[in-house]
Amino acid sequence: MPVPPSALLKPRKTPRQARSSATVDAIFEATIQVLLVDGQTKLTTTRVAERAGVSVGTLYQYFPDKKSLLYAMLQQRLDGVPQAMEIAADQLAGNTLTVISDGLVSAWLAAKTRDIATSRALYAVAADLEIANLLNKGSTRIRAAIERVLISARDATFENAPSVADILVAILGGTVRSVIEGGAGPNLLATLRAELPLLCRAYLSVKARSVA
Amino acid sequence: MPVPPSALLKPRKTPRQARSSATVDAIFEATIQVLLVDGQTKLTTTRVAERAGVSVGTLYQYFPDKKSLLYAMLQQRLDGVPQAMEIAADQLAGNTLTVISDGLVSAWLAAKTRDIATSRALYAVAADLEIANLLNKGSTRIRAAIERVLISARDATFENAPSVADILVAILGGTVRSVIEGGAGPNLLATLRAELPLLCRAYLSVKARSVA
DNA sequence: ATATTATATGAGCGATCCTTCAGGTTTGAC
DNA sequence: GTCAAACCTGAAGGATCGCTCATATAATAT
Repeated sequence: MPVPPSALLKPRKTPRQARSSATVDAIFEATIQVLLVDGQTKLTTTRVAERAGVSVGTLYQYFPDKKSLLYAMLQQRLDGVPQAMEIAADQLAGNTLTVISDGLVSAWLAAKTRDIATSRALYAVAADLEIANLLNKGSTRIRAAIERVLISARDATFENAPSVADILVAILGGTVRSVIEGGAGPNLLATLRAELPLLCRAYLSVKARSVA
Repeated sequence: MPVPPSALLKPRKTPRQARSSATVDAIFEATIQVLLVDGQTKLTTTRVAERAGVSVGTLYQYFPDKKSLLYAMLQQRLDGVPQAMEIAADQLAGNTLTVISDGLVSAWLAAKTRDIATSRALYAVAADLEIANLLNKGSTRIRAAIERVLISARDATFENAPSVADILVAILGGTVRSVIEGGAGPNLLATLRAELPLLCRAYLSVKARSVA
C-alpha cells in the first residue's frame, strides 16, 4: 500500500487476515465520508477512526501518519482513472476524429462518475501539495494518452497536438470538477453528459486539418 | 467589512485612521501569501499576523475569528469578478454571437488573471463550505448574465439557453482553474488565452440556431 | 491446551493553535 | 501639556489533535 514518497514507513503493516483487510477498507471509506460531511479542516484521525468503528491505535497500525492515510486512500480509489483513459485511448487509436473524441469523453465521464463520492472527497483535499502531485502524475498520463490518440486519427492532423491535448485535459478535468464539486443536481450532470461530446467534437473540428 | 453570515461580529471594529486601513490590507495580503506558500492546513492566525508584521491581538481586533478573516479577504478581493462579467455582458448585449462569445471570454480571462495570486489562494480554500457558498453566489450572477446576453444575440437563438449558460460557466470556470491551480507555466496560460475563444465560439456555433 | 503471531485498544502525552485581555503606545482634540 | 480615542501587543488559557505504547483479544500453529 503506497504512501507519500516523503513519509517514513513506520509503524505500519500489511493486512494478512481478512479482518484486517476489512479494517483498512472501513478506514478508507470512513475517510471519504468524513471529508464529504465535515470537510478537510475537520478531517481528524479521531473522527475517521470513530466513523470506521475502530480505535485510533488501529488506524496507526496501518498508516504511519494522517497524510499517509489520505494519500493511500486516494491512490487506491483513483488509480483507475488514468488507467481507464489510457485503455480507452489505445482502443480508439486509428479511428476517425469524431469516434476518438466521443470515445474519450465517454471514458472520462464513466471513470469520473463511477464513484462520485470519492471524486468529491478528492476535490476537498486536492489543494494539498502531495495530493496535487499525485493528481499531476495522473493528469500527465492522461494528457500523453490523449496526445497519442489525437495523432493517430486517420482523417485529421494537428498543427500542435500537444497544445490541443493540454486544452482537452483542461476541458475534461475542469468541467467535470466544476459540476461535481459544485454539488449540482443530477440535471446539470445530465446536461454535461449531453454537451461535453458536442463541445469536444466542435473544438477538435476547429483545430484539425482534414486529411483528404 | 462583511463576514460570514453565521459569524458573530465581536470583537471587531472598522478602521478609522489610515494606519488601521493599512493594517487590514497588510493582514489580507499576508493571508494570501500564507495560503500560497504554506497551504490551507498551515494557515494559522499566528503565521498571518507575523507575515503582516502585526501581533495576533491586532488581527483579532478587526476579525472575530479566523474564518471571518478568510471570508472577508476573499470577498473583498474577488467581488470584482462577477461584477466584471455583468458589465461585460451588458455591454455585449444585442451583438452577434461571435462578438458576444469572444467578449465574454476576454472579460473572464481579464478578471481571473488580473490577480493570479488571489485566484490561486482562493482555490486553496474553495472547498470550505462558506467559501463555496460565496463562490456559488458569484457563479449564479455570472451564469444569469451569460444567459441574458446569449438570448440577446441578434443572429442566433437557443433552444435551451439556460443549459448552454450552465455549460459555458463550467467551461470558463473549470478550464481557468485547471490551468491556474495546476501551477502551469505562462505557456499553458497563453495557450488557454488563444484556445478558449475558439472553444467557446465552436461550442456556441453548434448550439445556436441561425436567425435568417 | 499452549504458545506465537496478528490484530485491536484508548488513555494520555506533547504539540499546536485559536482567542482573550490587561496593559502599552500613538494620534488628535482641546 | 493633558486627556480621550484609536490602535497595538504578546503571554497565557483552554481546546483540539496527532500519535504512542502498554496492554488486551483473536486467530493460528503445534
